[in-house]
Amino acid sequence: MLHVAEAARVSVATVSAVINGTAIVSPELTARIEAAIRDIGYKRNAIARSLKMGKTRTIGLTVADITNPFFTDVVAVLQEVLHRAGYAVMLCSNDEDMEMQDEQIQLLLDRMVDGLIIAPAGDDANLKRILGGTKVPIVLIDRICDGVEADAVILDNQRAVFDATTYMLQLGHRRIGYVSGSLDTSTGRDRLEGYHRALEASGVPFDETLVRFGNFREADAYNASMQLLTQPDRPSAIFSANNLMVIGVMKAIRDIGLSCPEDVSVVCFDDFPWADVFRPQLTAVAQPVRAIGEQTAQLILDRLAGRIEDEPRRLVLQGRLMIRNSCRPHASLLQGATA
Amino acid sequence: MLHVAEAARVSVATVSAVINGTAIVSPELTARIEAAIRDIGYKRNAIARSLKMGKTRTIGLTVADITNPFFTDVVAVLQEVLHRAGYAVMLCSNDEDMEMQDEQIQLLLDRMVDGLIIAPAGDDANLKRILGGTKVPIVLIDRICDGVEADAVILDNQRAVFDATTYMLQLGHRRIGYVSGSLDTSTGRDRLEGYHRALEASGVPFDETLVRFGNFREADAYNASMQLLTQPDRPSAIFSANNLMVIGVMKAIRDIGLSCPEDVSVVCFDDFPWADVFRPQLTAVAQPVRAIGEQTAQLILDRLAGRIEDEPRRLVLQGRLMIRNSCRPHASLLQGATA
DNA sequence: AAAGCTAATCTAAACGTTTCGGATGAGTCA
DNA sequence: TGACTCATCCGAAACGTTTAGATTAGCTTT
Repeated sequence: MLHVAEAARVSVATVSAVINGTAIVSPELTARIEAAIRDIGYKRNAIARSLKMGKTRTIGLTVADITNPFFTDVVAVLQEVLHRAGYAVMLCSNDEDMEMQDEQIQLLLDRMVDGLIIAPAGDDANLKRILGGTKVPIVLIDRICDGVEADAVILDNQRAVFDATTYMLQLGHRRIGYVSGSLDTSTGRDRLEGYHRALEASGVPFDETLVRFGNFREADAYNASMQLLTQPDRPSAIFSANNLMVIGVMKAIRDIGLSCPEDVSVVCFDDFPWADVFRPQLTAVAQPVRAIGEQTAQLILDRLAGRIEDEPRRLVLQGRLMIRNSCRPHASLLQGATA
Repeated sequence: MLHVAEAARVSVATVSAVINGTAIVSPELTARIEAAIRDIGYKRNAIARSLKMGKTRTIGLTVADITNPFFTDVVAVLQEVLHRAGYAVMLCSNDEDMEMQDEQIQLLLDRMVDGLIIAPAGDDANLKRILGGTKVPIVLIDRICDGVEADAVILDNQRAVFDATTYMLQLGHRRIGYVSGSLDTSTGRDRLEGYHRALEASGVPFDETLVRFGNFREADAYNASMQLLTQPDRPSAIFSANNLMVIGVMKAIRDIGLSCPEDVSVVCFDDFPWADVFRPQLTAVAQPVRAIGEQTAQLILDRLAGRIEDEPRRLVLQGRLMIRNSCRPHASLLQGATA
């Protein structure tokens, strides 16, 4: 910028004025300066600007697992709308590891991000401390951490799996295996709660041997399903609490020599683009990923612009059960039909 | 930092010295300063530091489509190893849109990223100009742009689809439809070339009505496949040049009332985690995503550390054909076997 | 014609670091 | 005792911006 100023024979202040349009400068100088800028090929240094202004125009984003298509989809729309608004996004993915998550958030904060979007791996005291110590707007996504003051956009998880479980019950399934995510997350807890409630509402007794923990990961879900399927009175259906785990579930079913949906029905959380084209066509609860991304982005942009000042908001969206054919009526119902 | 200095009754220079261990300071002062840091809860300002040192310890990353599981996977490992090395990553995804890509790269450069990893949507003159005007190390990934001086880690695309096509030919297929990516990309060109070569090597004449362009996107691939499958002498097999497009291919097959692999065989580029558990189990060429990510990260870290100074390197890795059952022998071969 | 006003431009401080060269003081040596 | 050497520590400039306030010049007003 100094070079530009010299080339145009003006002060740096004037250069700054024309670049930002922050003060009125005469047409001659404007022209001279713009010419100089072009000649030199000057680009203003965003770092210096950030230092002076106290804003970086970048927002930090941490997700528990970027490999998960659900997160990927919302990251894509977040990136899209934030970029359009002139913000860059710094992305971190911790492999559902809370320690690494905290470290990454600290790193983002040190880099003075203007805002923070977090799809938390979980919440520990440390996270609360870090988040409590900052003034940047935060929006939690997918999962919430109670105890942290922040906006959140989440799904009505309990309702969604309540509906899904109810659907399975209506098809005559009574022993429904449940492969759960970690109870360290709100989604893990809420989804399991939805399962409980649905059983309760249908008067089906809860059997604790039917729920196993897959921690939202394929490998863990595989083991969980193996246990589920090798126990004496095996479930006739399995619900997987997310998309990654359903693959583990299917692998277990295959490796045990069973098949879906003939021997065991499967329903899962999170939809796939290919779900209706490969077999079995998965019955799944779809999340409104685009809406989640857009609303999150809007929320944080509104905070950054000072358009919202009040206490934390919580947006909760609804999932939708996509009925396909990985879950079929239980044998008892089929017999009833033919009898 | 000023506050820390005051609290510890020393100069900022000394504080800086103990924080960075850049000079030797007496035990007493060190202790006082460390105590003050703890008391104040001081975190050094990375922006100011970046400005002074001319490095941001962040590296820019643009991919053509973050929604594509292949890119997602390599992004995940990139993020992982770069984070471990103390680097943050700024992520941009342009929807295979070259204009947006250039804009994003410019934005990253303005923010003074220390390095750039690019999975290009394509290369135009503009990109070459932007990239030519900078001194930061660049590594191209997956796709290369000739005319830009940069390291690259890519796949031996031609070889990979040569092998895949040859496999299909050996199974007796003679009319093999090819759903191609955009020829604006090196992957689009190289993969198509592999198809050509394989036909040539087997003495099968090339039929231009068998190749259609899907531009690496599901919707386009769907249309392409519809055309392919509704033409008079329809192909007995289809090769899809990437993962997104194979979904479009499968949808077209379904919508036309055919099925895979009974009526038409399918092989595609890029593997899926679920490929061996849903039916048809896709025969696909798997890319070594972890290796790609790790080598890319290593390459750029080496450049940043000045461990490599010589001219651009090009690492080319090999794909692997995962034979499953979405591609079965052609009817003619089956008859031959039973005859 | 002096004073006041306005519009355009500039000077210089500030943002929070790093780092170079210098200052200080104690110990060593002749 | 004076000079010299270390070991520590500090002052201040610099990184490239932004911006409040000062300055200047040209007009208007009385």
